[in-house]
Amino acid sequence: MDKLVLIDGNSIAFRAFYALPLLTNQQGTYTNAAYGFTMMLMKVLEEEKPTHVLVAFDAGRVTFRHSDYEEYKGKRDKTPSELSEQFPLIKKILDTMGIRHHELDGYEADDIIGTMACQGDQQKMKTTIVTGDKDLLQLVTEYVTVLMTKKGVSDAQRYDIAEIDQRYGLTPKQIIDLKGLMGDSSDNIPGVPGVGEKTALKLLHEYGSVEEVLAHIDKLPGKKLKERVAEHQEQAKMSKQLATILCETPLDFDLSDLEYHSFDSAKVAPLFKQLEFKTLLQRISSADEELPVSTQAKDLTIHHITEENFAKWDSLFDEDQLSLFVEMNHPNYHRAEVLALALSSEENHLYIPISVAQKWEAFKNWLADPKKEKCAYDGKGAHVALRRYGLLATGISFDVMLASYLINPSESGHELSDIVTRKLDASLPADEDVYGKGAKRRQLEGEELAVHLTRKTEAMVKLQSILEEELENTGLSSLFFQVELPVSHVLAEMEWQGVKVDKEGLQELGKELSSRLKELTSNIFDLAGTEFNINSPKQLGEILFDRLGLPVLKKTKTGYSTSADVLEKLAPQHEIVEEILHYRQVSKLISTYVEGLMKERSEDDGKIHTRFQQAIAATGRLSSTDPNLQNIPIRMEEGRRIRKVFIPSQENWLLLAADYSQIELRVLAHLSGDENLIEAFHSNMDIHTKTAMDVFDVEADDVTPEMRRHAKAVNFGIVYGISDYGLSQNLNITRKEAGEFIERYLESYPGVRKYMDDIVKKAKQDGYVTTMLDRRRYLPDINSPNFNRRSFAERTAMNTPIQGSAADIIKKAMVEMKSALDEAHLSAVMLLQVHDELIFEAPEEELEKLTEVVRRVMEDAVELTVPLRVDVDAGKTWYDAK
DNA sequence: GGCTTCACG
DNA sequence: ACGTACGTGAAGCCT
Repeated sequence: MDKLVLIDGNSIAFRAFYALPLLTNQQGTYTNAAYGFTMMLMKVLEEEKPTHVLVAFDAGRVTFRHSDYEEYKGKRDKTPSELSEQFPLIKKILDTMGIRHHELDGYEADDIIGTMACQGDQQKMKTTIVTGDKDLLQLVTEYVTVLMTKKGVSDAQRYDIAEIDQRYGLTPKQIIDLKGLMGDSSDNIPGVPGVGEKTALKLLHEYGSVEEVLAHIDKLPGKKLKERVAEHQEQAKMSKQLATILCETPLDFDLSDLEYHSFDSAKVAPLFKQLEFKTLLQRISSADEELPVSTQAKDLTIHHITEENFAKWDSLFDEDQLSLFVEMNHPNYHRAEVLALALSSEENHLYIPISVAQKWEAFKNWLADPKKEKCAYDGKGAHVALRRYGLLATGISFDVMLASYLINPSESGHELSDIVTRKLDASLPADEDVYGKGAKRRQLEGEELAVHLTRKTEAMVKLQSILEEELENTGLSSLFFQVELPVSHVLAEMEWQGVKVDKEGLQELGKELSSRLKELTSNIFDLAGTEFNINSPKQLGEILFDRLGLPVLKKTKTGYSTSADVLEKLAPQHEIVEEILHYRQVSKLISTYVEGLMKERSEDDGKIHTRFQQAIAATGRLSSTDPNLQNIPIRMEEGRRIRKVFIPSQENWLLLAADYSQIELRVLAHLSGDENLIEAFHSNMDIHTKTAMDVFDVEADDVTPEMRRHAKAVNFGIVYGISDYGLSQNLNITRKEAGEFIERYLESYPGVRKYMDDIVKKAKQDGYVTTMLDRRRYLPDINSPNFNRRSFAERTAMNTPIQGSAADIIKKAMVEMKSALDEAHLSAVMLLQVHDELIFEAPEEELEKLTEVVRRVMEDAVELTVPLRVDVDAGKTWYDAK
């Protein structure tokens, strides 16, 4: 069966351009539109399997429509050059793939598509039109459907006659009338002023067409509407005409010229490679080859180590450097089973089952020798996992995962296979592909496991030198070797220690909260007059807004918003709202904290061992998972009580918390050199009060709590990369008022204004920003023509040096802490990091000395133009260390 | 698996 | 006119 696909080239390229960041390849060619376009094209070819394909483009800027109506498309902005220069590229891709494309002077892509669609329809050929333009819906027939891109280009919705009827209650042809009435601002088609989609649809449901509407002007509802339609009759008719797509464009080709078979990947691959379309390249090559054979796997000789033969490999450990990978059956290395190890030098690749490793003395000596350098992938995970098998790994002098992260912390994947794809001219099967995921997960064994593993270490050997060089070239070596790698060793120790949790205390708290929740639930059901699932935002919305008739203040994509900020505003209107807010709080405490923590508590030692993720946050911060110990409640008293179950691991020990006071604003004072801000910190003032004094122009004694609260929000806003909108949302004030606050702030702190302007300018020039310790974050959207993308990148440019430098500082303090504690002969141990705070446990008698050491190390971690201040508190539980 | 909500700095 | 505060992780619902 023949099948025709017609692609609206301009529309898809536009969509792709605005949906994707402004990518370039190494030659500096912009590729985002071409990339998005090609993604879409490949998807359509795969899914539709067409026998005939045509891509139509607009030609020039003047069409026959202009001779009818001069202002046609008049308001449209000029196509940005970053996009227009990609059209030749797209055509080249099409030529290489053997796909026909056409444009015709004086006509639009729409008309070419319309003409071919009519032909397809006449020949009863299944035809799919791919576009982002609703206009083309008018071409839908029994045989012709439209595939409309939704957001971005990846997602699409198919429209047939039934779908258009369901969506608009119109036939395809009536789409033209719709546009005739409502117009289209992007094409500058006027329509009838004051008539939007809603009114237009209402009129068409009643009368059916523009002509019929005009014939019944006196019967139209509303005086205003009557006047408007009467006044713009001609304009409506003309608009309809402009919106009508031609089916008789004079074309010098016909359907049979559009035949498409399949593309030749040998021709396409080099082009994709040049354009750096890596995902696409992988897709076309993997479809090509029967087996995913990597260039390396073919001639890789694997030495299987056994208890019988390991002795002859003892001399391997004379090598200066070996790569080591520890394979586990689970990502949580605190409880995963270690399956095997792989070890690679340049020449030799060893596969070592864990049981063999445990018996091989030469290996264990090498592993424990800090002078024997090891290149690891996630050395922290490897260290912790091996330690559970009685194997001590030290001397990890390189970490492929951390290096990749520092080189580009925004990159979404730092799996070894991702890194190989990015940095080597090769590929490695992803763990997920080898093992499968979810229910399809399987265990690997024997030769298959050996191959998978040794290919990893083989790749790591190659990666190490490449990454080392790249770190050096981008000024990241010192951050890597002095901070990031050492801090991974510190984190390994912290995670290994774990935090003791009071099981009975947690159970009791759980019981208490559960009975609270029960009361709240029955109260809510009483007030609602019915039972429902309070946890379902959908059901809750129906109760609040449909049944109880509360006003809808905010909507989400899928329905009513029931978020806390909305509910807080509704609270005065109905008793139930307060109860729901409380219910949410208690329910969160039970499921995330009581039950969540209980699940993660180890029965072996009664402790929780979180994992600090060191290669996730783009700013350089850590994150914490399984469980997240960086978001234990503190703001509300009810939640704060969760902290009472975190206790020291030994009798007569205490927990101690040391947190940086206002580290981000101090960093800002330092980076900006603003004299007023620097002075404020030197005089040790309450910074939010100081800001209130400046913004509201009052004396310290006249700052009200309300003023201080507003000033505090402004300070947060400054750190986040301020916008009047964001501040207005936060403070629940108008945008104008928020804008005035910001202006007053920037007048008071001119150095901050200059810093913010300069950092954005610098980011636009360099394409990245850096932190105090030279951590880098690239901002590909900083010059984007898309306002939202660009604005977001600008705020990131302002925020990252601040948040990132604070992250640098505490990491440096953590690295120095270990030796400081040793030198002071303290047995205290560091357990947790919460962004600007470190948590320790220690014997009571060490309290005084420990406080002094911790404060000194943290405050002296770096020297700023303002002092760093650290507050320290200790207590029997984390709750009491406040 | 996406969306919504909410916990933290 | 557009429509965002910065950075995370986890849970529950629903398709």
